[in-house]
Amino acid sequence: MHIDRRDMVNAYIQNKGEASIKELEQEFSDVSTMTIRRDLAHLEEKGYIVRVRGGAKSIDSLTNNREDEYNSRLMENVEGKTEMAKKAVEFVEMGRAIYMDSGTTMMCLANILPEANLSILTSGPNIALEIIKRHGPSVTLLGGQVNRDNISVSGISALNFIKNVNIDIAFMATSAFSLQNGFTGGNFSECEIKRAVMAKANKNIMLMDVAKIGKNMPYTFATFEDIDVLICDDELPDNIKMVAQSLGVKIV
Amino acid sequence: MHIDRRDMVNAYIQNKGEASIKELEQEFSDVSTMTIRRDLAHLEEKGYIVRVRGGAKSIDSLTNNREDEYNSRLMENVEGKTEMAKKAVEFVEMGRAIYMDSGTTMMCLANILPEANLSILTSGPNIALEIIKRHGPSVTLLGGQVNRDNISVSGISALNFIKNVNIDIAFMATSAFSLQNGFTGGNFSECEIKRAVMAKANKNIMLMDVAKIGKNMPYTFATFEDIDVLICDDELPDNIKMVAQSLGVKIV
DNA sequence: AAAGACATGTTTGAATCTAACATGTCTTTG
DNA sequence: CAAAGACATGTTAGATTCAAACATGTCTTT
Repeated sequence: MHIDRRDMVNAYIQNKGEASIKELEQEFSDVSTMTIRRDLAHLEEKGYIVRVRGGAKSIDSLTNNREDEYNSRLMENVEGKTEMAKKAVEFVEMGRAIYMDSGTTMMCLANILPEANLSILTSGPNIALEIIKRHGPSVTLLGGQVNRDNISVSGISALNFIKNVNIDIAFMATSAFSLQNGFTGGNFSECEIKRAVMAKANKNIMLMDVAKIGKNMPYTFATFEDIDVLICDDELPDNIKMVAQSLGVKIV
Repeated sequence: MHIDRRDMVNAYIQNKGEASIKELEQEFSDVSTMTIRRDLAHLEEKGYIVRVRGGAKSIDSLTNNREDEYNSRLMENVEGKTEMAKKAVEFVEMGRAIYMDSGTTMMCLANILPEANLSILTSGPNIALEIIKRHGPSVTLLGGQVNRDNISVSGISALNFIKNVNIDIAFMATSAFSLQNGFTGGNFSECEIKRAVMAKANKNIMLMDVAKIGKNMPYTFATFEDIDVLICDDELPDNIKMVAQSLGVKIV
């Protein structure tokens, strides 16, 4: 599914709050400075951003100047997360039932999701809110206790709900990965949800930035055998790549 | 001394939405360009304005021209909604299980909810997000299809969830009220949720601004007999007041 | 009275922006 | 099928805008 550069530029600024022209030049190095300037002019026209000297700011960043814990984490590695989101969008197909995990990486994906006829199920309230702004997809939110750290819901009712639902493609995120323990998370009931989703999905796509590799969290929710595609922001270490490929995981 | 001018500069920009440096030079011709630049830098630091090439814009002018249907409705009758929210907070007690309906009125309540040991259940994803910012209460969100208009979730899984939960106090909002049809709403499955919640709650508190009186929506979800307290932003018409009181409804 | 803090003004070089024109691609039209 | 037009993009150059650095003046503190 095609997304154009302008949307990407917008998503980058929305996720990061602000961006300098230089930064954007590097991020979108296949076009000239002038093109980026023109993109910013268009985005400003549409009311998404404000151009300031040297770059641009998102309108949201100006209104919500409170520094949530969550937002500060959202700033981490935006380039990498956007990179992964870009790759992930390629797997999105019209009319499919899609699950989106919670977390900051998925928020980046939500920001560049095309306005199309999709059915989206998610465990992230903020992700659901972001997507309904687009007026395109139909959005269903899992219910349950809201976890403050990564803004997700989980609980027995969410688990039951998943049992009765069909999922074509599940986009998952992970807090940690190691060859010994696989993909792991720090919250038991969230991991339960992840497991339930992945068991139902026809295709599981894991988004993981390489900084997560070699780390462990208490609860394993998946191994390479459970996933079909692995999306990373950078090159994987050779040993991990080999193991993944030998288990039939497609690496993007 | 400079304080006065800075406030003047700020007021000028706030009133006009935006202003160029040249314009400000003329308006404040007793100081140099550089001073105006420095004033703008300070005002930006304080979060009142954004500096753009050639001048500055007020934050308000940027946020308000984003015409979300929801946000524009949020702006309606803020005084009244805040008034009601203030009255509603008086009914909140520590350690109680509280349900909060979705909608803009409840958002006002969410904003002034004390940081206390509360268990809150809500059908509004945005309300849940607002509350978890406080770090106080534990928040549970109903699951289901997300309704774009008033940002609420509804569906069979939410309905089932409510069956197994206890509610001390339910704060409800309504889109319309008439003596013939009672409290009514425009979305069937949302009204189903409301009915289920009110059936479970020990005490039902309805928040209604008086502008809603005399209007009707397709689905009735409650009558005076179902509620214990009615909170309004202004004086009720006498005939309605009398009916309510005769049915034991406390009016605040 | 001296020292420091602060607001302000002036100069100057640098960074940034935009206008204008050039190129290439794709679609429309004769 | 070719010409014309629309559109996105790149390049250049000049104009505008910005901010650093230093200088001056005022007020407070010691």
